[in-house]
Amino acid sequence: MARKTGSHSEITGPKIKQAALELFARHGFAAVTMRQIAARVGVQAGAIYNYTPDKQALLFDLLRGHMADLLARWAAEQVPHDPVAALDHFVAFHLDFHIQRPYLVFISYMELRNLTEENFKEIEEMRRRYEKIVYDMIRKGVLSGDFQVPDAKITSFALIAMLTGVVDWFREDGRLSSTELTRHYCALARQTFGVNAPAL
Amino acid sequence: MARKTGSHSEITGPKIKQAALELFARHGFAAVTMRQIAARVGVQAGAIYNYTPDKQALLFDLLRGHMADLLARWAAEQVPHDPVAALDHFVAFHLDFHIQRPYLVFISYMELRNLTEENFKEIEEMRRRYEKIVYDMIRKGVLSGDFQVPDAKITSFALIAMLTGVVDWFREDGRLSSTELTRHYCALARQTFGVNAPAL
DNA sequence: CATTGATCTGAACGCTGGTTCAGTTAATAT
DNA sequence: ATATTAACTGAACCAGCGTTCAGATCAATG
Repeated sequence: MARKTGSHSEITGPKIKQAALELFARHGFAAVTMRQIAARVGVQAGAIYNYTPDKQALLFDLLRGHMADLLARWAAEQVPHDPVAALDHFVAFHLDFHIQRPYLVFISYMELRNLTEENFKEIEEMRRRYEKIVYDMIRKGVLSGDFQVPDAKITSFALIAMLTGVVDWFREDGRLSSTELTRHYCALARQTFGVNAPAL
Repeated sequence: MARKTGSHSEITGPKIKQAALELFARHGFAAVTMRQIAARVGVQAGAIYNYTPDKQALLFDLLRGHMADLLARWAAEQVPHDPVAALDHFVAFHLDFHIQRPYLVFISYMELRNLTEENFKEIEEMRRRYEKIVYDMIRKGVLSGDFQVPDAKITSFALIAMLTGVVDWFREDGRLSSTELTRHYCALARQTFGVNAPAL
């Protein structure tokens, strides 16, 4: 045998994923060619097929990995029992996670339609699991009387949309630090949820 | 001369735009072929070039038309002077406009990167004009003391994101009518803006 | 009814796409 | 040193792309 340790594959594999991610985010899945990805890695197009069966799998692996990471990290969080504290915790978690992965967030929203039906269903299922987490959190706060919202389902969508939308404009070197960003969004979320004033 | 009135072009032109819109929204600009569009219209691919110089113009015309329509319709609205009433008015307007054009809303967000640089700038400029409308509305409410928000800029993005996100899930035949939807979002927006309770 | 010109067809053009694969290269094991 | 084999190249394959255009079509005009 030859080429076990220190093999190039341990470098090239991740580089392909990273190049695909950046190019998909910038130009869109359908507009990116295997040759472009290869050029960015410094390799010929054929070499990519040592690491992925096809272009579709390249996209699917990125999306599934992203969603799996999101769910796993939230599962590992110690969420406070108090509904308002839990809301703060979620806002901070969601913002932090998404701000650190703007490219993955982009393609997770934009490139769903370029997945095969089977692959789409798998990603959609994970997305629903995450949305349910938010919904359940809101329901708890409504039942305890901490939250006052017109409709729990709507509010869950509204919260996710307003938080995720941040990646469209937030820049690390912009007017606001990520700490200030989180603070402002926690306050905004509390207001949105009708939390009675003590903490504005 | 021949073929003035009752000409096919008055039918085929709009049909091409409609077919392009639906296909771009479903599969993405780069993934749609001129032959697919032509097939949907019931015509050969070459015929499309009687109505558009190229594929890029097909996309650009849809996006520019959409944004121009948005700005023109808002300009024609009679906006109340009271900040809270103005907020309600805007929420209703934005929801109504966007719910009626889900395909255009999709591609206006997703296909910006498939525009040439020049075309992109033009659309981006119109988008900024719309965002400024929202920002100015919030500033007025903050200065008058009607709104209490952590940051006017952030809040303008958050409002637009939470409202526009509705097109991702709202269906006319779903659990909520568009009237109920508007009512709930008006209430939610008021809370988000820290409007003191009289109208929940 | 013959003419006209807007409209469309059908075939072609050059090019690029994803993917395959026989052969080359080079790092490790013996 | 030699054998082994993972990793990669370079060229090819064919299907399909956007676009062009000479010619067919056909409804209104005169």
